[in-house]
Amino acid sequence: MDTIINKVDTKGRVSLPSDYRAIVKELSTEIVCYRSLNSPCIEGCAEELLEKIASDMETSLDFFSQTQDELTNLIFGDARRFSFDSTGRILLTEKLLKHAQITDTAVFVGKGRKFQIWNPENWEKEEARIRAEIFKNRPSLGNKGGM
Amino acid sequence: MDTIINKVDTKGRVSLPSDYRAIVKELSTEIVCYRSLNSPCIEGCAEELLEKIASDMETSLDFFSQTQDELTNLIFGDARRFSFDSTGRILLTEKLLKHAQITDTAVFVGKGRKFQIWNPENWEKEEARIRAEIFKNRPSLGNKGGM
DNA sequence: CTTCTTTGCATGGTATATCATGGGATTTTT
DNA sequence: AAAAATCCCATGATATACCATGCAAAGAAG
Repeated sequence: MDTIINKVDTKGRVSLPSDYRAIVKELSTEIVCYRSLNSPCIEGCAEELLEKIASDMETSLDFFSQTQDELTNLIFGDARRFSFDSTGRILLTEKLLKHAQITDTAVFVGKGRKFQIWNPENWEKEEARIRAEIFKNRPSLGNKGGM
Repeated sequence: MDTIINKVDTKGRVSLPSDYRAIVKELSTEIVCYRSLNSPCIEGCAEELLEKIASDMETSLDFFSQTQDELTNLIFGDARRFSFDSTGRILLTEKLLKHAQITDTAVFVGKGRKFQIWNPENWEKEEARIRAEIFKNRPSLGNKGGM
């Protein structure tokens, strides 16, 4: 999956790139979106993945931990299903758009089994940051990468 | 899933968000509500889940704890059925509203198989607190969660 | 290799259905 | 009889489904 730029109209509607749609569509016509915990962006995935993530997090914590209970609040409280219509669009909420500082343009970034939606400028910076990070760690990669 | 803000009218009536209703409606037109033991909020779920939640709670406590019985008694003693009408509203009691400090606005917070109802200001603080907490403990979470 | 055609996708606009909410009216309880 | 709870209808707002246009990439024909 590569990076795709789509417009967000005045109502907050945005087309889910067809490649992204195709992957989800095998399962359903719905995706789940939530505010990223790490970055000013929206994250999206299939519902099954969210539940897996939730249970993974649970098992990675002390079973008796109160944090577990709080996590379910945070995850399920923030996440929402978004069904896309026949033309493949979803209607994003104010909360999500605000968190990602998105107004009229959105950048879709594939992340394996999930994806992120960014404000274009923010993504540009983030990408540069990631590249710099990789370059810094490059010596430790040796020539295994072959690049 | 999701967080939804609804009004509580002068009679104490409040609309159960339609998404929540849809899930319950497959089984019945009733939900069960009780005062949360951990937070100043109301908890709600489908009736079938109440017993399971109670037993979950038991296993999350010291098996030989004396308080175990007391806690389940507390929940079962407090819990009550609330049927929603054709427009999807329930009438909350003074006891519940007071416990959650709710007057004219209620915030529904999804929690997977159950949900919570909060006073808006309280939830705002609670959410901020949880996010800070999670962020602080983040390194220990590793990337198992992937969020 | 160039040009024309076709197909799929993003995007704008509009209509329809759904939902939250206010206000009675009717019933039940004490 | 008074108060509280339940039911029902009306309305405005909003989300969702649907239709239509335009663009751009891919493929076929000359």
